[in-house]
Amino acid sequence: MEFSDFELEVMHYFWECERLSAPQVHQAIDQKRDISYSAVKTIIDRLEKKGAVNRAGQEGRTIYYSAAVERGRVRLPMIRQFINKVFLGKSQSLAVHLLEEEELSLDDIQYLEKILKQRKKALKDD
Amino acid sequence: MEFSDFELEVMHYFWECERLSAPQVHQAIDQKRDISYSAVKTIIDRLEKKGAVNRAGQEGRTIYYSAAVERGRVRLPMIRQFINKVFLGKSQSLAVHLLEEEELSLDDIQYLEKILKQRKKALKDD
DNA sequence: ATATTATATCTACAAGTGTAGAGATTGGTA
DNA sequence: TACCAATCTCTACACTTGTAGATATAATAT
Repeated sequence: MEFSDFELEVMHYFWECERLSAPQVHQAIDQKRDISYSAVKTIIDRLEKKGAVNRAGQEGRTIYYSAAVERGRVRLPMIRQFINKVFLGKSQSLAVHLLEEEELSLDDIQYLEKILKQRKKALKDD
Repeated sequence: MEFSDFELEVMHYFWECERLSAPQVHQAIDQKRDISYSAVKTIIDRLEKKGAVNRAGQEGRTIYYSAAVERGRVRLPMIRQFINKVFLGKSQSLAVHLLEEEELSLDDIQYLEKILKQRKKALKDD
């Protein structure tokens, strides 16, 4: 399942919040940038059509939706695709960039170090 | 400067190889998937129009092009955009994924460890 | 019971993208 | 010199995406 930028933006709200109505999503996004209700609703409709969100109840005229696909399931192929597209499949280049250039707290660093240590161990155990 | 998937794919050839003609690029891509010369040439034209490649000489009727923007200059904003779009700006999540899930050789791991060590040092020196 | 308002539905459109064909042009070859 | 093949140029088209308006409809307040 593929997502456009806007669709993904909307999905994030459903991943944060179980059950949201179109007006609620609109309100949230509209706080950040000027956007019409229609635009948001159209995206939600498209998401529904492709099975990324489900109807989850109704109150009065208002339809509630919730995510029908997990964040992880969506992210994973996007990461792969991005690495292929931008780094010709070599994820190390991206890893290097992230560790060198992107903001990391001490906690982050220590956590990442732990991961690397485990990977190294796993390699040797083969 | 933004690049579509196909545009980026073509750019990679110019980043690998200084000076290529449209037929050459076509030939290269056509080996991997069925694509018409026209399609490739159109992309090169669009890249030229947006200043991503330059004409770099001509031989007979054949025009040679070469990259006019550096790979790094293109990658950087793409990385940022991707992190914003998929990880809401939190690059740690992506880093964790890469170090946990993506293929890494022992050399890769050691190199990444070195980077982390330096970052830690840099943090303490403040 | 009616008017107002919130929400939904439907339609539309411009820009960008991937794709290719038709036709023009020219360098090289018979 | 006349043709052929390679290359370029131009045009086109369907699909996706971001965006919004017009209209229908139902819930609520008067």
